[in-house]
Amino acid sequence: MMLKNLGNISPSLIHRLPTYLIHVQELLKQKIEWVSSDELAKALDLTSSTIRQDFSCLDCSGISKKGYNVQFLETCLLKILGIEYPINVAIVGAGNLGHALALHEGFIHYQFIICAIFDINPEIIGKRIGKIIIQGMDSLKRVIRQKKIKIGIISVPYLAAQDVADRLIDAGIQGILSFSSVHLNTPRNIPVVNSRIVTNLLEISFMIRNVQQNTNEKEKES
Amino acid sequence: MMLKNLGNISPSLIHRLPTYLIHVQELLKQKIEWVSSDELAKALDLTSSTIRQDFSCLDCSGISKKGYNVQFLETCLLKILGIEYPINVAIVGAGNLGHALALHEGFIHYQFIICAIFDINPEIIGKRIGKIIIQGMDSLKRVIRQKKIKIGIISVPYLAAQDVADRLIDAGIQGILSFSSVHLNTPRNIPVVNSRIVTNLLEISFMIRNVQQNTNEKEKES
DNA sequence: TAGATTGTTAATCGATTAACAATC
DNA sequence: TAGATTGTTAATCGATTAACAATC
Repeated sequence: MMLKNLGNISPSLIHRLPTYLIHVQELLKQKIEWVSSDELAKALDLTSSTIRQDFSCLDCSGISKKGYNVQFLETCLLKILGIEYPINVAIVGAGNLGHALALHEGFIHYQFIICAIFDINPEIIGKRIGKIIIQGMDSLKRVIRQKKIKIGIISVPYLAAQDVADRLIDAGIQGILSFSSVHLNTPRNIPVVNSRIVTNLLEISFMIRNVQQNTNEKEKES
Repeated sequence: MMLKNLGNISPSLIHRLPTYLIHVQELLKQKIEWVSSDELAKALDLTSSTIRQDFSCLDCSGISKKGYNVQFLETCLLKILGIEYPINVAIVGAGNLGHALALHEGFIHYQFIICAIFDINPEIIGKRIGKIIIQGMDSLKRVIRQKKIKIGIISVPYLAAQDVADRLIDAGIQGILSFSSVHLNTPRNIPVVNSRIVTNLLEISFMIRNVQQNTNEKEKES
């Protein structure tokens, strides 16, 4: 299977890809072989049009009257997401969150191998989290190169986040997942995704109000 | 300060609000009094046009030649985000992640008070995480009502996520932050934000490839 | 005053939805 | 065959950017 030019894939579609994969894998578990764009749309709060556009763009074709083959969709999505083979990941910051992430079981299922964890605190360097030993920041560059680590997860206090990002990039990391609230400045060729825990709560706080207001307005209208 | 009709605020702006707040608070710490749309744009990888449009929409006006008053921006943003007063939050799922979230120090700064944590596992019910005692799921409805908890954080295994969401909504929760990868089906008036840890990694995996391909293409062009 | 920066309108860009012919 | 569902084109919708007059 040749990949189409990925330049065609829009940011919003990229954002939907993991959602598709996770749902499709759930269907596989349930031994469902075929799924229509309409069924997918209902399950994922999308329109069937969007789903057909997306799959067309990904070159995952379906069959009239039957829908899309679930197994084929998974194969497609795994390939497009680039997780046919394991990807090595490092965590920087072994506080509560870093600790929890190192033990998180959800990663391995998607071929993300947490194979190093770093911290600046000498008191915890050398200690174990699961099977991994916490290492000092001075080992960062060497270990990342040695183990061919591609993705760095940043779970340090926000004041240190930019510095850690710079060091990860210097060490040759290819992408960053940041749990810090601050905006990280990185070269254009290093994708950064922010896992916005606190900011997500702020969004909900806003939406709670907004939804209520909208609901009130609708009540007034009717 | 009256709030404009919030219906005008687009989803993309909602998404930027927390970013603005966090950056503005950093400027305040640095005792910076005025900031221009151009400076903000450079710091946050946006265009000055977007920033002026956003602030205009929020009714946060600036002054020609000076820019925007940082203190006023913070006041505006706090009000719009609805965090002038503390908001009570409950966590469901006291595994690694739930545990880390309960101890996370970033929440309190934005007035999110973690005031309950629930789990289904009888072995850990009654144990402490920081100042909070893990409670059983049968206490969920009562405690949420008693403590006027508005936001529920879901950090349970994905198979249980939808059920927990239903129970939280039944208990009267107003918004949900989910750490599960599955898409949650909820009534329209209950906002759900997904903190997509695993899915974020999947996105990075995709982008690493895509960025490389784009870079290659650009090299070919030049 | 001259120049910088806002606020706002209009233009562009991109994503979603609608519609329907093609197909199984 | 008849009917359901895809694949694709065109229309709509919304968000971002450009441009510039107003203003301090």
